[in-house]
Formats: sequence, C-alpha cells, structure tokens
Amino acid sequence: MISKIEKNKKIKEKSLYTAAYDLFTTKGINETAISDIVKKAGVAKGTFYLYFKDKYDILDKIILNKSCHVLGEAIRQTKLNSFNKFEDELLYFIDYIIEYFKKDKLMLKLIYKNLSWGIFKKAYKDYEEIHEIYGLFERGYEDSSLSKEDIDKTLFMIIELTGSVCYSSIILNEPTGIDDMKPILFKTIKKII
Amino acid sequence: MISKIEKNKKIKEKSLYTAAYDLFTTKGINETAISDIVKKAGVAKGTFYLYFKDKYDILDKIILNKSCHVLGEAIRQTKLNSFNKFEDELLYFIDYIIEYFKKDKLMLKLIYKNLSWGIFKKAYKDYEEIHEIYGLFERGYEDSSLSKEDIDKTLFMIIELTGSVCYSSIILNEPTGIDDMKPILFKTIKKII
Amino acid sequence: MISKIEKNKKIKEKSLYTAAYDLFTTKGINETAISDIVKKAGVAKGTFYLYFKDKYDILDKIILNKSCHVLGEAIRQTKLNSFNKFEDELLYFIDYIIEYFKKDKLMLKLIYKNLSWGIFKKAYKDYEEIHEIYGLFERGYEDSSLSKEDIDKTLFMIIELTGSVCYSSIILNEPTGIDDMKPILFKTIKKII
Amino acid sequence: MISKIEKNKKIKEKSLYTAAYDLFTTKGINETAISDIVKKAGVAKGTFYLYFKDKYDILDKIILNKSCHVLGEAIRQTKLNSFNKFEDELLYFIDYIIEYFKKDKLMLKLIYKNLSWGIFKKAYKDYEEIHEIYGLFERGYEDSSLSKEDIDKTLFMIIELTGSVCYSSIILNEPTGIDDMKPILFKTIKKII
DNA sequence: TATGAATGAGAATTCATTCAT
DNA sequence: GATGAATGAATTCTCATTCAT
Repeated sequence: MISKIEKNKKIKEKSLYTAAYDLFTTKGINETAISDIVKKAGVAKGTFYLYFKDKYDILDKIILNKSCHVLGEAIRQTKLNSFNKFEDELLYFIDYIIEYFKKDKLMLKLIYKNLSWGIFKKAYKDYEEIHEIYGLFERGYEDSSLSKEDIDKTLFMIIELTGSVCYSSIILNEPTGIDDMKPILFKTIKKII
Repeated sequence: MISKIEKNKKIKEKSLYTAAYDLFTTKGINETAISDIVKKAGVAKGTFYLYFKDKYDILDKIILNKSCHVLGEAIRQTKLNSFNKFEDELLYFIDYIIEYFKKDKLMLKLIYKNLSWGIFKKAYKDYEEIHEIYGLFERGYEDSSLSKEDIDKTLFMIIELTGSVCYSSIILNEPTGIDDMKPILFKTIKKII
Repeated sequence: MISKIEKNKKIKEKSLYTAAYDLFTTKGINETAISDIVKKAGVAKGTFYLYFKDKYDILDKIILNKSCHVLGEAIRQTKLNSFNKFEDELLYFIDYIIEYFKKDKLMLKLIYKNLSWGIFKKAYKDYEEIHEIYGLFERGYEDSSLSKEDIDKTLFMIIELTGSVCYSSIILNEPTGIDDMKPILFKTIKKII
Repeated sequence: MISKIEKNKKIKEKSLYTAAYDLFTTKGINETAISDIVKKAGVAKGTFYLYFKDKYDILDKIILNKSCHVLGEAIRQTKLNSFNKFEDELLYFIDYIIEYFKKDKLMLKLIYKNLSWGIFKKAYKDYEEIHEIYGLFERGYEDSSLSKEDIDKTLFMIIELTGSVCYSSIILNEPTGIDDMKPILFKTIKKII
C-alpha cells in the first residue's frame, strides 16, 4: 500500500529532524556530523541524502520550522485575548515569545543567530500565521500617518530588538537577566510605537 | 639584541592576524583552515600554535580587536566635534559606526554575529576608549532620574538595535538598504533616549 | 547477498591484521604509523577506523590472538602425545613454546613485553584452549595437598619464568643462548613442581 | 670560576633527570615529550640536547641509575646483617627489593619492562655494588659442584622470576597481590637454590 | 654555554559522499 | 527506497630538531 510507504518515509524524515535538532541544540552545529544525526535517528547514512542536501539544508529547514512555530504560537495566543489598546496586544505578543524562550533556551540559542529577516520574509510567503503578525501591526497603526513601509520597518526593529535582548539576557545574562530587562524593554517598545 | 627577536615575533603574529582576518572575511570562518592562514601569512604551521590555541582563539582576538577599533574610532571622532545636545552627539557616534560598516561590509559580517555584549564588557576592562562611550552616555543622562543601571541597559539596547539594523540592512538588504533605514532608526533612537 | 559483503569485510580486517603484525614486528610499534598499516593492507585510511579504535587497539588484539595461538598450539600438540609423568608432559608443553619462539623471534619480541597475566586471564574466558593448560596442570597436582590457588600461582610462576628466560636468551642472548639455558631452566622447573 | 659553571651544569642536568623521571613514571614514556621535560625542568629546549641525544638516551640512563640504586641499596642493607644460612641472606635481599617496589610502584613500572639482563650486565662493569650480588651468590654456592656459569644462570633466573612476580602482582594484582605471592615465591626460590 | 622561536614533516583522525547490494 | 561499507581528501595538531642570538 502506498500510504504505508509514505508513512514510513515521513517517519524517517521526522526522526532525522528530531535527531538533528537535538544534536544542534546540545552539541552545537559545527560539532554535529551527519553520522551523528543518522545514528541518533536510527537510519542509514545514505538515507540522510534522500531527504536533505547536506547539514545546512536540514539546519535551515529546522530553523524555519521552529521560528514559525514560535511566532505562530505567539500570534495564536494573542488572538485568543482581546485588548483595549494595540500597545497591550503587541506587548502580550512580545511577552509570549520571551516566556517561550525562557523555557527553551536551547532553541533560542539555535534560532537567534540564524533567524534572519530573510528567513522571516520567506516564512511570510509560506506560513499563514506570519501574515497575522503583520496584520496585527498594521491594524495597530491604521489611524497613523505612517506609510506601510515605515510600519514594517518599525515592526522589524521591534522584533530585532526583542531578539537581541532575549539572546543576550537569557543566554549570556548580559547586561543582566531577562526579568530585569523586561520592564525597560517594554518601556522602550512603548516609546517606539 | 632582544628587541630584534621581539620585533620579529610581532611581525609574525601580525601577519597571522592579517591573514586570518582576510580569509575569515572573504572565505568564511568554517571554510578557512589553519593551513590556509599560515600559507597566506608566510609562516610555518607550527608557528600558528606558538601564538594561538586554535582557529577560534585567533577569531575571538580578531573580533575583539576590530570591534574595539571601530568603537574607539567612533568615540574619538565624536569627541573631536562639539554638540549642543546629547542627542546629536549620540547620533553622530551611531552614524559614524554605520558609515564605517557601510564601507567595510566584510568586517561587519565577521563582527556582528560574534560581537556579544560579553565581548563588549570584556573590552570595557582592557580598552580605555570604551570607557568614553559609557562616559558620553552617562553625561547625557546626568540630569535625568534614571538609575545608572537603567542608563546602561538603554545604551545596551541602542547598540544592539543599531547592530541588528546594520547587519540586516547592510548585509542582507532586509527589510531595505541602510540609507532607507537610517531615518527611521534615528527617529527610533531619539524616542528611546 | 549478505555473505559477500561479510566476506569482504573479513578480508579487509584480516589484511589490516596481517599488515599491522608485519610492521609491528619488523619496524617496531612506535615506528609504525597507521598510514603505513593501511598502505600495506591496501585499504583506505578511513577503513582502519571502521575496525579499530587506534594503533593500540589493533596491537592488543594482535597480541591476544598470537598469544592464544601459541599456547593453543602447544597444548594441542601436547595432548597428541601420552606421557608417563606429569613432569614430562609439562616440560613437553614448555619445550614446544620455546621451540616455537626460537623459530619466530619477532613474534616473541612483540608478545613478550605485552603478554601479561592479565591478557592471559582474559584469554581464559574467551579461548577454550587455555582451559586445557589449567586442566593439564591441575590434573598433575590432583594428588598433592596444594590448594587450587597455590597450584595456579605455581603455574603462573613457571610461565612467567619461561617467558622471561625465552625473551632474554632468544632475543638478547643474555645471559647466554636459549639452548644453553634450556637444561637449567628445565632443571629449575622440575624443582618447582 | 670553573667550579661554579660546573656546578650550574650539574644542576641543569639533575633537574632534567628529575623532571624526566617524574614525567615518565606519571604520564608514561610515549606520552612524555621533550618539551614537557624541559618545561618541568625549567631549562630551555636547546639545553636538553647539550646533555642528551634524545628521549631514549635520558630514559636509558634513568633506568640504569634507578636499577642500580635499588640493587645497591638491597645489597648494602643485606650486608649490614649477618645470616646463618645463604638461603636466609638471599631471601632477605629479595625481600628488600620487593618491599622497595611495594613502596614505589611507579619506579617498578618504569624499570621492569626495560630492566634487561643486558643493562644489568652493563651495570656490572660500572657499578661496584653489583659485584657484591654476584659475590653473595657465588659464596653461597662455593661448596657445591655447580660451575660458575650455572650459578650465574640460576641467579639470573631468580632475579627474572622475582621481577616478573613483582611486576605482575604489585602493578596488575595478578594472579593476586604481592603479599599473597611472597610465601610461594620464597618457597619456590628455596627450591631453586 | 644557554636560549627559545621557528620550522615543517608527518601523525592521527574526521567526515561528507558515493555506490553496490 | 534503504542500506552502510568504503573511500581518501582534508584538517588539526604535535614535536624533534635546528640555529641565530
């Protein structure tokens, strides 16, 4: 039966993803070899090449998946609530992301240095959830005189700032822990919007 | 005579730095082998290990040197001018850095993903010029009610934001080129301070 | 077919063993590089690491194999004959080993400095032939009042003494050649048992 | 003044010996590099080559010194006592050596695999104390009908046996600890002489 | 004598990729 | 599709030895 073969393929692909993610986050990207991945995934070496071009191929796909997952979750949760002000909505969204990363430092570490605006843009096309983020932001500014471009640039800066602060304070504890950074980060974001 | 040997050592070390920097920026870090570095530097392989532990040792030292050089240049140039407002002074400083990176994209690429606040803090101890940046910032806030910690956190966020925007817009042209980003970045920084 | 691949693997492994043994005995262990072994074996460098951890891994396995081979041969030959006295049987066994080493000095040289009682004990578990040696010895003492432990210690001393004498007289000709040492060695062993 | 220079030379040579001995016994011979030795000795790399040809040169000299030291101490102590029987005298001598090695396992480990009869013979020429051992043994046999050669061979076997048993039981605890081996070793030696 | 920077050959080891089964 | 043995180029790192000072 075809579906059984297809299912088997999906299982193999999935186990490669899982194994690679685990190794990338714990050992690091440079220190992870394809032979490590296949060993952990329990498949043969050649099988890896049936699904991915090389280590960076699977890495990129993981980054994209995980990034979109986080952002998607954040927007989904945000939409479950109702807010009086756009400001509150945005900060709820940002806060959700921060709390997510607080709980999963390893993912933050993996994603951050690789989550470029480029990948985000790519996701924009493929992942419906991402549209929502833009939507949220643009609705928030709909009464302002700002151009669409400037709105996007502002969103971009807020996300980059949030990412930088998360990475620095959660991973490196610099300049201090995330809980100490949050108030001033939120104050800053409020000033920006 | 001692000075001759010492001078020779300095030359070798310098040529290793130069060669490594050139290769890291043009070929990339992963793609640069130590044998490439020594070949380019014109020294023997063993000589590399007299000066550096491994590839990442020389990389870290390069990052630190270059980062401090840029920041030092920026603060030095800023101090040559006189400004009416702290805001103008800070933006001049930021602008100097941006223009620097515009001219030297390769350095930006190398530095950014590695210029963590940690390295910046380390530089704070060893490199006098960095003190000046704090000084500039703290003088600018001396009449405010902000605590020293909050001032530092704000400086930190401005630098991280600037770095992120530079990297994204100069290297990736995302969300747009740096010249289009500058106005809104400056406006944002003004809001923050 | 599985057997073909398996057979091929065995061939490669065997050729590595043979090449390593030849090089260890002729050039010496320290002077033999893994690249020498694979070149002689006619396999790729990476193949070595498919079968062995490093040079000392293959060395240990060679020592064990060869040691057990010699002892196994000796006990096998001894059992082909019938003896009136245990003394004669033991001396035949010892003599077989000595004659073997006389003909294969290189093996003696390789084995001796590494054939510890530990390896012998390890062999005891895996190699059936070794049981026979104990059996022979314990049968020889079955009427005595000696404890099993003391019998084993005695066997141990005889083997160590024989090994020492072989090495010294065959390899170094010290204090004299093996043929001059044999009578007094045998006389000594007779006194011991 | 010449004597001062001479003294300085002796100090350097001595520190090289001490450093090399410490490293050989703790790290092992193969794992000790000349650069380790000179670093530990606190002299320059070139200085090593003023005193020794290579690593094995200093190793051989260390082995010879240490071996002769042990044997010399043993014979010196033995001569301080008086014995009724030669047997007692010999066993006292052997026991002294065993106790020495019990206290200094590292030295035993270093010496044993390298203390060949050849080095012992070499010592015979240069080190007066060693004559005493022969003397002791030959006096013990002076009433027997044994030839001088056979006496020497017997001494040789006793020393080899003792060395083997020491190494195996003290270092490897095989077949058991030295204190359990001593009674049967002594009994065996008594049978031999 | 003594130094120690420099050398560079060469050893060990890894690993992406292929391909016959 | 799946396997995993084999490859061998590439890379890191060591270390004995030299020699100008």
